[in-house]
Amino acid sequence: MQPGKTAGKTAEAKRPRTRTQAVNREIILEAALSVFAKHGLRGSTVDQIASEAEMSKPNLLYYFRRKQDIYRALLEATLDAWLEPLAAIDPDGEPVEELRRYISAKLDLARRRPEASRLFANEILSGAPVVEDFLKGPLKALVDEKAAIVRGWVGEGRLAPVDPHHLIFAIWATTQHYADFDVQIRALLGTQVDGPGFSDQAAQAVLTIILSGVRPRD
Amino acid sequence: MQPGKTAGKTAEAKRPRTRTQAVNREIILEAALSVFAKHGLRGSTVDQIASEAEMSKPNLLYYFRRKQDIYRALLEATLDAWLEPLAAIDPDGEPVEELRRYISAKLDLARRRPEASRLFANEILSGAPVVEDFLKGPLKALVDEKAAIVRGWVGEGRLAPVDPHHLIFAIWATTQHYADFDVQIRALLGTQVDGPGFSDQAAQAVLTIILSGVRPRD
Amino acid sequence: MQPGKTAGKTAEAKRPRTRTQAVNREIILEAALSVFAKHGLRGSTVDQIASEAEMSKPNLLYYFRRKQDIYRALLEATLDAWLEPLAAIDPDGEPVEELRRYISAKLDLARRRPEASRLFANEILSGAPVVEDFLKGPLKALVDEKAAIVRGWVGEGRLAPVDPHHLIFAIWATTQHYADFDVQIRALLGTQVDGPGFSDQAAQAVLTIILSGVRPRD
Amino acid sequence: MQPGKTAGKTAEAKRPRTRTQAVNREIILEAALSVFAKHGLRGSTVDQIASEAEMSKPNLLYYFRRKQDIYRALLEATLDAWLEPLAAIDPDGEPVEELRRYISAKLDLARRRPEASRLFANEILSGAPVVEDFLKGPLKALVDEKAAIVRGWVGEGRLAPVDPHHLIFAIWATTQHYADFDVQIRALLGTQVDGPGFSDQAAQAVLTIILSGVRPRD
DNA sequence: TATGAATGAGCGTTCATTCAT
DNA sequence: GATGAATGAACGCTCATTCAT
Repeated sequence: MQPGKTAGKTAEAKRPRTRTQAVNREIILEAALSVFAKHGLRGSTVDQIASEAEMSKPNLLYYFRRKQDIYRALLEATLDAWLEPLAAIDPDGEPVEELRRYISAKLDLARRRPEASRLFANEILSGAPVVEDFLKGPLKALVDEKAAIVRGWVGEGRLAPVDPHHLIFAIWATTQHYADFDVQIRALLGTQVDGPGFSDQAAQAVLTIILSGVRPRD
Repeated sequence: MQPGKTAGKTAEAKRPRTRTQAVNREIILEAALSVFAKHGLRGSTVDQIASEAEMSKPNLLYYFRRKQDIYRALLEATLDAWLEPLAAIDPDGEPVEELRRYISAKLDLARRRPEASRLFANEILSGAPVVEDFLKGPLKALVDEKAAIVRGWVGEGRLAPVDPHHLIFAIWATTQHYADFDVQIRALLGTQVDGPGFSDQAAQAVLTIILSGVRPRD
Repeated sequence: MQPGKTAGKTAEAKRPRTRTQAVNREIILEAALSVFAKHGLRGSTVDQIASEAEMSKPNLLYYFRRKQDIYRALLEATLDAWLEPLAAIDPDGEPVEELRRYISAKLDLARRRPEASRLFANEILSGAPVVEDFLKGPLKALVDEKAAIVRGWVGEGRLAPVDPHHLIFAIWATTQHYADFDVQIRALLGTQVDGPGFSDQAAQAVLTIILSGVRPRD
Repeated sequence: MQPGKTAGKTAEAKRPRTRTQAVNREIILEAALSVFAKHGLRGSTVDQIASEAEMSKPNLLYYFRRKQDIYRALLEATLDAWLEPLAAIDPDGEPVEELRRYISAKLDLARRRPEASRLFANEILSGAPVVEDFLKGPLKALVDEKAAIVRGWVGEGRLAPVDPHHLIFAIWATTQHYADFDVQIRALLGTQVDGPGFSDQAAQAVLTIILSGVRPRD
């Protein structure tokens, strides 16, 4: 899957021509991600991003002419990364194992790119003005396809009877929660969140809970 | 539990002295909730709230002197409502039944006051600047207390072995997801979200998944 | 001399009809004086005055319909009080004695009503928008009359040769300085300003300096 | 003496980096001086200053981020200019001659920069919120030092017995009066104020009056 | 590429004043 | 007399964006 393909209405993203361009665009995107993740599109200012990117505001706007353009580019990259593991669910695989792989992949994304998760959460909370079309189009298509697979597994008795869409929601909810509500989790658990075992512990818990709910009783 | 008690640093919330005050403050809070839920504190403008409340901006500020005051009042009310069912978990009750009740209560809140959930999500995403102290203080205390109860149940074999904190996170994640990611869910499921059976269906799914994960295997 | 007579364009000062009216108007004027003296007409707010007068804003505006009205009333009263000792200079008196009396009277006013002095200073600094006509009319007439007297005294050799207008300015400057620059004087002299002898000491110095400058050398 | 040195709490006065910066900052300061001199800090608006500087409001704020910053810069420059001649009073000089020089210098400042004098007067009238520390610190130190010199002269019989501090106040009062009460003086003297001889006449009068008061009688 | 300079629109908040009771 | 409620106009300041170099 190519970046910038999935999210539909691709902004006239000027392709980087030079090395400097590519580097600076990357710097800007990284800086903007951390700002947008916290305050959303409207609550973030170009000044903050420029400051975070250690760049002058006009120079930043030389690379991305509008604030929205940076925001859109970030969302597109995020969606691309998120769809990949979902698309990888194999109808011919072992159901629980396939779900375990998907959950693990999502948890891994939440751990490695928590700000991307928060960026997306912000976008959805604010009514999905930018990704609405993408949700209703490509995402819905993919989700429906995978839901059908799950429904097939349930029909075959290889999964406990569970609504496929709600299962997917539960996976999204639990995995993304660790990124989106990171501040709350830190407030409740303190420094142990940064301890070495925390990720595994969280993964273990999520997998246990979700997979127990879908593993067929015999 | 009294409104405005839980969230600590209560702004000098001038109690309404007249009928008009009470009515208008309520109108403003309702309007502000729908705005803040979408765009957070920084992304929302007093103009938007005033317009939503069908009130002039200075008149709105006659009731709440600062934008922050409205925001804080809303968060406090939300936290109060959210803590009640958690506090109600009874150590002497039947474990799965207690959890079922808590999950149902949270789902009910998500259904009846989805904007409050989004308001809170926005606050957390932006780093919890307002509720940080509350999270680290009263909430942590309550959560630790309830986690101990769960841990006790697990020790007695009345629940499957699961980390209590992560279980709580999973409950929060799955229940609030229906409010916070409502737009995404609608994009994926279409009009059926507004159908009569949807809430029950969602509740059924969440309860099935979570409770299967904690019900002890024998 | 009647209050409100001197300053020309007398505002439609509704005469107090009742006891309460008279009392409240006096309270307001006293409160407003302390506010206007510090921040001038534009820099002062009705809220400040109302708060200082321990009165609600609408109630205050019931007595004086506009901020300007209070300001004007205060200026008029001040000018009345100030002109009296100047008018009292007697052409048939002993020159140095007459000046001593005038200087003493002005120093006394500065000591008893320093805020009135600051109010007037503020008005002049801001271009005398309210008292301009009064300055050019009644005040000029009176000053010219007294200057003529002084000039006569100089002509008769009863005073050292000094320009009468500049002499008056010097008197005004030195006497009002103790009220207008009170904060500066306190910063430089510390608590001794409030000591019992300070006024006398200041009076002594001013009288010495000014009168030595005008006492005829023989 | 360096500008911005005397007044203590120097705002992070970003030194002009470019030609345009230097020019525009100067334009703004000049415009602001004429506005602040009339209405003080609170009574003045950024709009007025911008309009006076023939500049858009945001552009003005591009050079000085806050209204206070302009105000402070102006006060610092004024204080620097004012202290110089006071500091120049020479203990080894001829007393009356030293005082004459100081008075002349102050009169010259009042004539050349009357608005600076009014700016300062406004600041003092409003309670010296910005220069309070400066008054109590550096200014008090310098004044006390010079007062000691004067006291020495008096002790040696080279000056008439006069309180040194009150002498300084009298000099300040009379010299600054021509700037601070300019409007009043014009109202009383008419066009002659702009005549060629007026400054000399005023200087003559002030010097005569003050110096006669201090010249030792023999 | 990069930056200094500039601006129209807007934002949170204050203010003088009015209205209704 | 006195107060709660309401508002148009500002005010200090910020923001996204543009322009010139």
